[in-house]
Order: sequence, then structure tokens, then C-alpha cells
Amino acid sequence: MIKHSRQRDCIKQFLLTRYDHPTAETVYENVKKEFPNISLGTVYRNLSLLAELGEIQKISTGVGPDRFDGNPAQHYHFLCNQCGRVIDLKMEGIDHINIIAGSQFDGEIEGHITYFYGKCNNCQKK
Amino acid sequence: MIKHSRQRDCIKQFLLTRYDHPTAETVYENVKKEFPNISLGTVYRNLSLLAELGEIQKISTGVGPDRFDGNPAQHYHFLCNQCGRVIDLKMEGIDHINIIAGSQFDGEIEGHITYFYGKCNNCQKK
DNA sequence: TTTATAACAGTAATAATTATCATTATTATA
DNA sequence: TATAATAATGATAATTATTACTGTTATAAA
Repeated sequence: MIKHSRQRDCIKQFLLTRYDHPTAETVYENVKKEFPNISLGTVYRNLSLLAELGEIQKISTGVGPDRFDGNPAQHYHFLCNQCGRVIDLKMEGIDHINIIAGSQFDGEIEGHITYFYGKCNNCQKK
Repeated sequence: MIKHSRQRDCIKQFLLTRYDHPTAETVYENVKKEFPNISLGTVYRNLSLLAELGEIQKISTGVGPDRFDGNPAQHYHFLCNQCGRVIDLKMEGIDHINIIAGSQFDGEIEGHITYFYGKCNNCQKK
């Protein structure tokens, strides 16, 4: 049975104000403003729980620590190789790739994880 | 300037015999048979170097440690949510998703990382 | 209210990986 | 072929990111 927690509310609320996909550490720094005694473990625990519940998304790029997205709806991300920024992409769905992948595969394909990489607008200018 | 090393040869050679995408730890255990004194750091260093040189691939799924693939050619992987196995997929390329992603994006999309997940043949049976 | 327990803060432990450094192996050069 | 320069090594320490433990507190049910 899952009990309500003010810390968890605050973590989720914070994520809804951010579009830069903060790390657990960043969430911790910010939630501290409202809960000065909150511990990093609590942040990790709640981020994992919220992700499990499907209320937020965990993004593991393999570069640096995991990042979190307050928007639980399926969408894609772009990772800038230069500045490391993670940016939401506005694009049509590509679930058809599951069919392509499944056509010569014996198991069951339930979904895919995809992120795009390259140089973001900002880094391109420089 | 890059110097030849027998340890690096052995690591690369080992990866060419395996199709299960071993972890650095597994590479270490096996290369030890030929180089009993090799250290885990040497394995990590060479795996990173080989991946940079494009001779092997590093696979970061976000679940457990990184895995390595002796086949440097672009192809896709399936991750079984049940047993954790990483399996090579035989499928046509899907580079067209880069175009889809780029159509409403300002930066430059150089590529994508994609892996599929679900249940493998073996786990489905059980 | 009282009670049961999920969640907490604080802290220790773990897992995976990277860095440091004195020694050794490799390669270029005399 | 001997010597010199330095990349790579083995051993180990350090770091990063995350999870686990534990006694206390907050939440919600009885």
C-alpha cells in the first residue's frame, strides 16, 4: 500500500516546471529549498517509484547520470554530443520500427528505446 | 601515437568469438586465461579505446553494466526484460527515423541509438 | 485516539568505472 | 642491434551514481 508523501509531491511538482531533464542531484538541490532536510536517498527512491508508476520518465543515455522527465507521455529525445543537453523532440511516432524489428525475430517485441544525437542549434552556431 | 599491445589483441579476439555481448567483467575473466596478471583497468581502457576506434561497439542499455559487441557494423539489439539477454536483431536499417526526427528540429541529427525490448523466445515459452 | 506501517533522514555500502603511478613493452631512431 | 622515448601495463586508489540499512516520523486505517 502506497502512502502519500509531501516530499514526493514536491519532487513531481518540480519536474513539471522543468524541460531540461534534470538529474537526481539537480532535483535534490532544488527540492531542498522546500525541504531542507530531505536526503538524496529519498529523492532517488521517489524518482524510481514515480517512474515505475508511469508518472514520470527515467532517461538513461549511457552518458553521465540518469535524467528525469516530468512528462510521462511517449516522446523522443535529442542528446547534444557537445554540450550534453537533452532536448525534447517534436516528431511523429515511430512505433512502426517495432514491426520491422519483429519481422525476423522469434521473441515478442514490446517496445523500443530511442534517442537521437548530434549537435544542437546552439552548439552548431559556434 | 598508438602502440600495439598483446592484451588489446586478445580482448578484441575474444569479443569476436562471442555473440552474447559480454560485460567488461566477463571479458576480464576470459582474457585472464591467456594473461593471468591482466588488470580490470586494462580491460576497461582497451574496451573504451577499441570502441573509440570503431573496432567494437559499446552497448549501454541503462540496465546493469555496459556490454560490448565485437561486430562494429551498425545493427540493432534486443534486450529481454526477463532474463536480461542482449540479442542481435536481423533487420533492415531504420536510418529514415533520423529524417523524421530532424524535420522539426533546429540542430543537426547525426544518428540514433535504438534498442528493442520485450520477451525473448526462451522466456516466452516458460 | 490508537495502531500499523510506508516513508523519512542520515548514513553506510555497493557497483561500475576512471584515475594515478611506478614499471614494462613497444616502436622509432641512432 | 643497442638505445632512447613513450604508450601501455598491473596494482591500487578514487570517484560517480545508486541502492540498502536503520531507527524515527508521518500518514492513513481502525
